[in-house]
Amino acid sequence: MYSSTEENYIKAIFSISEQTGKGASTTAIAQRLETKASSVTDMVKKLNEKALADHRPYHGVSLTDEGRQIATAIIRKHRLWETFLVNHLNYRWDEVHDLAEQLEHIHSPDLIDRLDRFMGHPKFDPHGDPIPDCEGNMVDVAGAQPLSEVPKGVLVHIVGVRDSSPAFLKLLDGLGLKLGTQLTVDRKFEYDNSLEVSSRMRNGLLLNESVCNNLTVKIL
Amino acid sequence: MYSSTEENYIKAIFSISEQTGKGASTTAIAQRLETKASSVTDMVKKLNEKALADHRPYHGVSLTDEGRQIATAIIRKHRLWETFLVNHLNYRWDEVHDLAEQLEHIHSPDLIDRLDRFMGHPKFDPHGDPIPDCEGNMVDVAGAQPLSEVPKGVLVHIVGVRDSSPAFLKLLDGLGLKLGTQLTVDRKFEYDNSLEVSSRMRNGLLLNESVCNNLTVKIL
DNA sequence: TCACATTTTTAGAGTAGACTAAACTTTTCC
DNA sequence: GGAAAAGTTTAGTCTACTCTAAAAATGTGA
Repeated sequence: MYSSTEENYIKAIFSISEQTGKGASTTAIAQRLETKASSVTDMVKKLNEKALADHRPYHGVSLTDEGRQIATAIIRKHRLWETFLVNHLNYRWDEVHDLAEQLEHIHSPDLIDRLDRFMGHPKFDPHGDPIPDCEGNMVDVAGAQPLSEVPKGVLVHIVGVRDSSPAFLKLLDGLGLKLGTQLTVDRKFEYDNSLEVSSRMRNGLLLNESVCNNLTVKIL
Repeated sequence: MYSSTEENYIKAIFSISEQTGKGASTTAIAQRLETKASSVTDMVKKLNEKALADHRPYHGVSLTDEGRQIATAIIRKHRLWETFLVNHLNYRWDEVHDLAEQLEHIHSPDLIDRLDRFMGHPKFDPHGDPIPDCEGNMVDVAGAQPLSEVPKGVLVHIVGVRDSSPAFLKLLDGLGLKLGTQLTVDRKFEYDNSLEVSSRMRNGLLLNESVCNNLTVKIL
């Protein structure tokens, strides 16, 4: 059994590694967890002793197989709880992140599998992220790419968000964008890498660079 | 916001006070929480500083109004989670206590009210205990008494259990006893205060003293 | 009332986790 | 190749909670 703190470090290492394709640096972990590098050093040493992580100083921390398994189990819990909150307790998609961060640390041999069964084994959470199955296998979101990489004129639909912060999700709500919304890129502005897109509901919607990077879409 | 540890102390003080009708002694709290008296002294001092508890040494700790309010809020959470686990995730009534002990410490302004609404505002948990409403008011279980106090020949039905331990609940399951089961006391044995009872399903069921003390019934 | 068993508190120390400040490596870049 | 910048670790301290062992206070029974 691991503490919530340990689990949060494991999760951070996992997601940073996934995003960068490299090991997670001490500083990056500190930033992610809003803590200090020296605290990270201590915890990484501990995770290393427990054979959950390997650390090559100045080259990053990476998870062992055991560590990766724990990480996907936590992600599974997080995403299933988010799904429960939105689908059954009528939360909005921008309200559930922090609550799921608490719920994902509940230790129980089978609670999460029962919740999964109760909901009919959902494959995606409310933000479009795939939910790992109980063996840790995740649906591969083949063909998904950030909106920023889509060429002009191609019809795509939104399949996920890279940023689940309330601020970003509220922005999307405000623009009438949600999972499944169909878009076409009409113009690209080199000046600031912003895009002008159109959907069925709206034309001439201007999206700035970071919004485009955080919206994952698939070509239709 | 209070820590899980603080909340557990508050809960312990509340339930000991309720059971004994007096303040909770340092030793009793230590026993309940499987900790040491010296640790209790420290925490009681802390709760006192936060105006959640009053302590008269050698006469027990009691909760302030604020403390009592926190206690009923935790009990509300515990019982609603137990109800959810049994009614929606198909747990048995003897499996849910420890899990609910974890879930009751989830901090959220409205999760529990949404759960309550989702389940249709249940009034009792799977063990027959009343669930406090969001103001902390609990249905008064008028007319309920331990089976041990019921006279011979009177028809009663089971409305609650004083002990929610898996061991006790499994015993009841084994005897075919559950909430709602109708019973009559046929004989009382002074030797060990055991009772012989009969239900529709079974005659001549011998129940020992502690079982009778832990079964709450109502006269029909 | 007074000794003693019980209850409670104090003192000192340990663990998990975090922080600051300083020291030390490594990379990078001129 | 060497200095500056960036990244990392060490050392020492802090908080919340726990413990053991010893000391102190209290209630009770003779």
